[in-house]
Amino acid sequence: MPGAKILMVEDEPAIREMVGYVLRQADFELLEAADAPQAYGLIADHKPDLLLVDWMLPGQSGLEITRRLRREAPTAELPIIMLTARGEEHDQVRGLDCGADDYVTKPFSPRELVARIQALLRRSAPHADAAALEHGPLRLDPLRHEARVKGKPVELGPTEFRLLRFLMAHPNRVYSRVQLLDQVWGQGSYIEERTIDVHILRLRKALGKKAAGHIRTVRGVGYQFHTDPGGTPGAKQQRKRA
Amino acid sequence: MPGAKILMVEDEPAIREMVGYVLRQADFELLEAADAPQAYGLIADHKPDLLLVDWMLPGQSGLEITRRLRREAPTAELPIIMLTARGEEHDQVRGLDCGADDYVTKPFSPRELVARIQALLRRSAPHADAAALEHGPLRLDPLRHEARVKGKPVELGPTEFRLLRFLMAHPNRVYSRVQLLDQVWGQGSYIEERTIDVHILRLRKALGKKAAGHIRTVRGVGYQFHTDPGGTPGAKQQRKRA
DNA sequence: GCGCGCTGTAACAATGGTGTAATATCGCCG
DNA sequence: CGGCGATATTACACCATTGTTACAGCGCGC
Repeated sequence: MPGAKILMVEDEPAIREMVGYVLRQADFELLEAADAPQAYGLIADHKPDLLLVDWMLPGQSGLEITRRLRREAPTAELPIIMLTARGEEHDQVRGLDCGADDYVTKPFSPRELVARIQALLRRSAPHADAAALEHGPLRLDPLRHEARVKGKPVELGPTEFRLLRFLMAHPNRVYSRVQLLDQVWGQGSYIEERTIDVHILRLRKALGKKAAGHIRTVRGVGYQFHTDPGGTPGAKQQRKRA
Repeated sequence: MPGAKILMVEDEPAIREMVGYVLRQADFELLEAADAPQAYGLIADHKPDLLLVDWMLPGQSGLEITRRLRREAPTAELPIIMLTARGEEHDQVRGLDCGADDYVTKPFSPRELVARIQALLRRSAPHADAAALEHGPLRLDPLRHEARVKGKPVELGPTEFRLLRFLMAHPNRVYSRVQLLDQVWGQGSYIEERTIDVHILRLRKALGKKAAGHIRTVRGVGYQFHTDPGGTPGAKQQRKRA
């Protein structure tokens, strides 16, 4: 989801600039439109992944833009986040009716904006997220929220599930504890880094002796899901199965 | 990121002291300014990595400081965290306009402050290039944190890994022990130069007889990663000059 | 309300990496 | 060949990092 294309529709240059800075910082590709007509053009040309629309716009309002996009098939499912000012809060009710997926009221922190964009992108791309992950005897089905080892269901707490899911989605890559905090817990949760160790332990314990071999510790760096369960060279022996 | 230089701009001595204690505890280097002019001076002189600015300041406000820093090229991308009191929240409306990267409202927990600082530093830090390095039979993948010789994984300790990575990133160049200490261990580590010999040894041992040939000793100077593996019968002419 | 599962934190145990010194070996020069 | 400085190798004590256990708090459903 880094690199997703986002179209911002906002008439105030100052806000455009600041939000632009924030989003580029967060590794998004950004398109900008000052009003509705510009927006329609950019949508048709660039097929953005998500829209950020200011509530108050000269000419056609954000609400009207959203309604129109929802009405037309190619954009009916386009994720839209509405930007509203504090005083406009009552209108939010109507906003929901018109089909925006989320609202961010000014003032908002850059962190919050980025977090909600990412959350919405995640929600809206169920395809990539819903795909069952499978490595060796391990199988994880996000839709059923269920993990299995050699076909046998395994009990995992929500956190362990998300952790395993993230690791399995990026096999063989090492993630530092800090990265895992950002990716699995989400930015904005201030958790002791060592807590991850405990969850890794619980995950390993739940997976059982064999499957736990996939969860590997990389000393001084972090953890990884390794597709090869015992695979390090050394004198480590392989599986003892028949 | 421990050791990052942080400038706090805060007029109240009590808060300065409290925050100062917290940050030093978290292993940051701390600079302190009571007002805007002091801050500009310290920024120019010490190039801090991050700013912690109180919203309410005598004279020039935090908002004005941020605006000015954003306007000038050398500080346009300087990470800034704004400290606001609860009652000032309405002013945050203009927060995004002024370009702070994050906000922390007092009262805040030490943990939260530190976490947010670290998160922001992380985001702002230039990403270490994660490209895989490859020379001859040797392959080093930072993402997987894995080194291979002819496809076979090799066990390396963290330090050996960093050392090899640095050498492979700058092949055929000779580095003195002091340079290696700075680059691989980081400045400010008081290590015996001879210790490097030991790590070179461990690295060679781990790589095996053949691949170790790439790690070459240059007598009286230091070490290098040579793309031409070892031996080179006629290549006795290391340095005929001097 | 009460029990129960999940989570985050702290404290303690267990590795295993790291730095250092002592010793052996090498390379170079006269 | 002998000497000398530099590097290789070995061995070891220390300590940073991780594994493990125990516990307190919280939310939730019955």
